[in-house]
Amino acid sequence: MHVELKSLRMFVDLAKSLHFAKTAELHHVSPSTLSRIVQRLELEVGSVLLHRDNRTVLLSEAGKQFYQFAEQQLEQWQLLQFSLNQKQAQLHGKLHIYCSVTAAYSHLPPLLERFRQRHPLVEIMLTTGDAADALEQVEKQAVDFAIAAKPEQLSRIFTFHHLAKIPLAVIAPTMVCRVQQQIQQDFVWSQIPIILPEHGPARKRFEYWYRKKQQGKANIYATVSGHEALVSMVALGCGVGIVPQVVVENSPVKERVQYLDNVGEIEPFELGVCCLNQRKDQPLIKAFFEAIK
Amino acid sequence: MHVELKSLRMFVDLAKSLHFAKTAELHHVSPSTLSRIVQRLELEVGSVLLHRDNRTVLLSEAGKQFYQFAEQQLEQWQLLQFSLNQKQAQLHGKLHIYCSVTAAYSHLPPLLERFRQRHPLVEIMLTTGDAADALEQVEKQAVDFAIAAKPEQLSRIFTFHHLAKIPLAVIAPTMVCRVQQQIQQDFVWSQIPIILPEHGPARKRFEYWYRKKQQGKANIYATVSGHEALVSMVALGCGVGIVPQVVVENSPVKERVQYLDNVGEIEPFELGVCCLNQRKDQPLIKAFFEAIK
DNA sequence: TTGTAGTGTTGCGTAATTTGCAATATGGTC
DNA sequence: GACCATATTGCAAATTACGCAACACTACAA
Repeated sequence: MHVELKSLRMFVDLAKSLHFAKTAELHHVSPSTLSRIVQRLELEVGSVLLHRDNRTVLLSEAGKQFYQFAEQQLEQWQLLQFSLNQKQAQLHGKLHIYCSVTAAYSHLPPLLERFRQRHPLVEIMLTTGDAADALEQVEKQAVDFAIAAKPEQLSRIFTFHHLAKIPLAVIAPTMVCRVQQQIQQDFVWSQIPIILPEHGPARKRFEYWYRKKQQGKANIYATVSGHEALVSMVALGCGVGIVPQVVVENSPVKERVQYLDNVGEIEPFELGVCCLNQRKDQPLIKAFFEAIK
Repeated sequence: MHVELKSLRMFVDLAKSLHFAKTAELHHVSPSTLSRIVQRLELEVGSVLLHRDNRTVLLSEAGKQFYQFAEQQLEQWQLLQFSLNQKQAQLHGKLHIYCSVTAAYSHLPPLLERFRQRHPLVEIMLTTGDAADALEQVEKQAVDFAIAAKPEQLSRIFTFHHLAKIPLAVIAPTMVCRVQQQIQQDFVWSQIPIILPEHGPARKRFEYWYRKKQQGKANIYATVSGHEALVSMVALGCGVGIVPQVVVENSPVKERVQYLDNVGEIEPFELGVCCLNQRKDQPLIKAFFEAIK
């Protein structure tokens, strides 16, 4: 949604709260962005909408009129949505989604935004957890669908919709520790402690990749459940790990790990939305796929 | 105007004409852009708005609803404009603008767009001509204001509002001719025929620039009125000329002239909007400056 | 008075988006 | 069957938006 509607929504909220920082956070943008959005609106309209003194924000006369206007426009938009979705008999109910913590940050929001706009009555339940468990959750119908990596052998019972390629990375601690020494000096793969996901596609990727190296048996220091925890263990200096880059980027300990280059190609994940084949024609699920396609 | 309003306007027109190419031209965009704008709208809305077969375009059911919606939104927007500009007592009348042919293409449209949106009742008259005559036209009140280059000595009777820096360029014919030979072989400035504007800032720039070269008397082949004509003469092989780059870029004979590099720095024009000081408080003129600032 | 916390704005480098051209696909027309 | 008209898509270039960090300013406390 690149529409100006976004600006209108933000303005309406800003006009209510009269507080840039809070409104910006509410809409997941930086204060500077909000500031510039208001500036753009004022330029469009040709009037000052908000009198802002570095300490206070106040609606101007024109701002009040614009506020009314904005609410009208938004209401009409909602009406249109409603009207167009009548065929779908105003979907409502619960939609249970499973995805990894990281995907919840990086890939889920844009998907949900459009869906929520179109079907505001649907309640969305989000369960986050280890990415490797995603398919299992779908299979036992604990959730309606999952944001998951596609395994090389995807059972026929699933439908999969591609979202993005997720590159993997090999990471090592930055702190001074034994692992650090091994990396910089000897670098014998079979001796470096390695931390792996317990199971799931990332683990499979590792096995392929390591086998290609032909360096003897791997020294697996630990296996953990969940990529996020894996990054933490690497950061603590326990060993070297293999995880999706995006997990590292969003990790709070990002500064404490480093990427290892020149370790060979690791085939990226294929991230996507996955649900049971038999359920893909259920209205809610169908609507979701419609919204994200 | 980055607003989605643009998309709505285009959709409304498209829904009327049911013809991409014509509608696109009407809005000064390429058909592909229009096509993608419709695609975006359909994605936003979640329904097909136009059934398009490579041969025919038809409004879908959802398209009809969206058409109504779009007209409502646009009407509200116009109402807002109207309401906010009431203070200005709904400006109307004529506004007479003078500018060069080139500026009419390159710099005027974005200025006029916002003004027209804000003051739809004002009739705009545009006179194009030699950029060098611009100030004169303003002074004798033949026009309300002009898009013109700022002369180094700007009389106090004018108000000037900066728009852009316009770099100048020295151009030569690409065809095989005497001038071409001179350029590639001897290159004695005093022998190369030069084509100049009759008067105006571009002429002044030339004189400064040539004097700095200290190459004796210039061989002025001809002086012409209007930069556009000058480019044509150069293209015909009459000599070498000095004109704003933007004029060359928009010239139909662009392919037949080449830029001469390494001829020294020529100070760029300062292009701007210029009107008589005494008239800058007249409502129409004031409103125009408001709209472009 | 000085320091500090909180606020909106601006400069700037980067990333995402949009655009138009050229090529493509496809259906009418002579 | 060749040719024109029409909308769409691939791709590179230009434009635009974004967030970070630095800034300017105010209020309030020490």
